[in-house]
Amino acid sequence: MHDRPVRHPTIKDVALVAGVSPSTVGRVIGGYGYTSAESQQRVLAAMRQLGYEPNAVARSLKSKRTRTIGYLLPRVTNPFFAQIAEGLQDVASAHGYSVILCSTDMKMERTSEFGRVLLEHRVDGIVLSLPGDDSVFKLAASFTDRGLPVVVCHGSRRIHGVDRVISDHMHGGYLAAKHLINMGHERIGVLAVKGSTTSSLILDGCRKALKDAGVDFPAQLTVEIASFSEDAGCSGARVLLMRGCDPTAIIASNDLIALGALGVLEEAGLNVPADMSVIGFDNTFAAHTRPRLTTIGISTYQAGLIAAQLLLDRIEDNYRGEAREVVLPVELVVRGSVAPPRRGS
Amino acid sequence: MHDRPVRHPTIKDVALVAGVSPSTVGRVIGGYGYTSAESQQRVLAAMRQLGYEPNAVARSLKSKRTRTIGYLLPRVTNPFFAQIAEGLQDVASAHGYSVILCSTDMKMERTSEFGRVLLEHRVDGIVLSLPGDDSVFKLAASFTDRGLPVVVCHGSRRIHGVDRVISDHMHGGYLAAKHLINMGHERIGVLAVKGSTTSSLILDGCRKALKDAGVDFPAQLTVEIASFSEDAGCSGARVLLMRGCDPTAIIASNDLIALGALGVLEEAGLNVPADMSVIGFDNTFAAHTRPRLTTIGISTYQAGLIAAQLLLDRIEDNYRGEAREVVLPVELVVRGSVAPPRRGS
DNA sequence: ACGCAATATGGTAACGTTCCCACATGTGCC
DNA sequence: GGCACATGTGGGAACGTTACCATATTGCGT
Repeated sequence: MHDRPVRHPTIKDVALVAGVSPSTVGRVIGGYGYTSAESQQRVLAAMRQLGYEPNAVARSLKSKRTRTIGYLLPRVTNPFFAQIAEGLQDVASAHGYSVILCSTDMKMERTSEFGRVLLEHRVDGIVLSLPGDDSVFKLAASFTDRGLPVVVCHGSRRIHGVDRVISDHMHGGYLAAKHLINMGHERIGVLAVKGSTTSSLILDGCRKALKDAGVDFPAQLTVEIASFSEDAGCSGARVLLMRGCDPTAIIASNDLIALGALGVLEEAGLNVPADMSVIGFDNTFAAHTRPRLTTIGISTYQAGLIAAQLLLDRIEDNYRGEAREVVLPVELVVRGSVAPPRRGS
Repeated sequence: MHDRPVRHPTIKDVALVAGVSPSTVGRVIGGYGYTSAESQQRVLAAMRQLGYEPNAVARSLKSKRTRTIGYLLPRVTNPFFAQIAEGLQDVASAHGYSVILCSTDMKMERTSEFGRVLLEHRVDGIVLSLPGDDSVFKLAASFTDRGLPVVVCHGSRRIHGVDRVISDHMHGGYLAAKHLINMGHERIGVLAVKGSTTSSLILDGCRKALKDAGVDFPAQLTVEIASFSEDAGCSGARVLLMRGCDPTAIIASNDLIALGALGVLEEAGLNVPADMSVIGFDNTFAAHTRPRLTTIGISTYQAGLIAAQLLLDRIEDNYRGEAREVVLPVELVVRGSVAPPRRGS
């Protein structure tokens, strides 16, 4: 049981068993140069016999490529990011790359610490899903300065020279508002996260839809909340209800916020959707609430796939051009949280 | 912009700038041996000036330790495992270790492929959260054979010589059943996943509670379902309703299953909890459903922390004894999905 | 017979680090 | 003065791999 000192067989061990030189073994493994069928067989047999596993560390040292990418994200427990991670990882492992997970918990010192570690590990590239404050720009710069490819996936705003995958949040906002307008709503409250680019895009979309329909959109109907959390959704909904602007529908900046709003509405004795319609955003929790949330579907998994693809393009040097920007379409997912407003309300 | 060929400064570069030998730089960085205050200052200054980042790859090659651990799990998008991952990663990074994420999607060939990759990367240890069929035993053996410490966290049954962190599922089952009995229920349906150790422990717990209370528990009340998914929960609930054993409450093997059941009950025109009480398991989605699910809380994050701790103990050779088993307590989380049964039903 | 490919092999220098060893110095003590 | 011992320094081998180079040994055309 206490069998710690197990040495991994090396290329030399294989060579010894096969009765050839390490160079020959290297050639068989690397598949370059000339090797006789005879030697090849003996090397392969020796590898099997010893259970040889090539040492990726030594390999990386020599080749200067680790076949490893880092993923920096706020929290894995948020399904939005977990889905991106899943997409990333699927493409990465299909190309023989591994993913190092860095769940920063939004703490700046942890984030830069992770940055340092990834740099020391000499990852071949980095995907960022972090909200875009100044510190992220500095972080990204610390990577690009060293020639490391970086792709931003659903975080931050544009970073100079960095590829980016986002969703068409503005159109999402438009679709949500349009849907409500079509149902007959005219006073639509929006729960927007303060300082979030995403939220302001959603707002822009809503505004456009309302303007197109000739519906008024007083400032009172927008509530700024602190974060993309259920708690923030609760307080936001409470504020909205108390303002007396009497909305008949609410658009939340993500499903978690909508979830908080649903709770508050329930407490207030309001039935969803009869008394109040609610639309979520991102389709993470929407299918699990009661009533099920009508929401805007974001292709997070897809975004992860594409982000990985862009990154690998850069890493394997298949693309060296200007920064690219991929904008993914969003869709309205109709469930049970929207109905026409009560007449006479 | 096309500035790919950026060479990382090495210890030699630092030595050159500081005007000392590479050995001296090594001593300053490694903090061993003797170095004059003078040299130390110059080396530190040179490091800062060049933006030196030690090369973890070269370090690993020499030291034979990568400060990296692998985490094999079914899916990151399942919050149950994402929470474990979060715990793992928190402890790991606090100790200077990185986590390589391996979301296997339950596919066997991917799993063994990941195993190979982790072995090649020479990770220092591995945490497994995979269901316990034979292939997992072989996988675990492929690690332990090479002297790699392995910890199982909420997956599989006992593996010889491998540490393990689990929760007291049996007691969870007991608590759930007991709670329902106290509310006056006598016919309690259970949705159990076929072939799952977890589910059979939950069943054992239920049986014990029912026996203690002198309540009958006919086989009809147990429905075997295919997986821990919402879909499986739906079909299971349907089967239970059609059997005519007229349960007044349902215990599901996890929250997702309960979610499926809630949907079916709603369709069937049954009100939860008035017509049927429901108890979930694992507290992942419970707070987000309407009605909110009463469930059994599992300390997943905590489990991740402990698993990492056990693994690091082994890796850093602070523990070399017999396999340990940590059983975490569970708790009943009371929300709104349980009520006394209708009288006369 | 000769040259000149093509084929097959081994030697060896890197990659960037760690750490042991040898060699300076200096200091205190008999 | 000689010796032990602490202090400071540089040299160099190793970690396991890759890939270039030099050296066989063939076959084949002239």
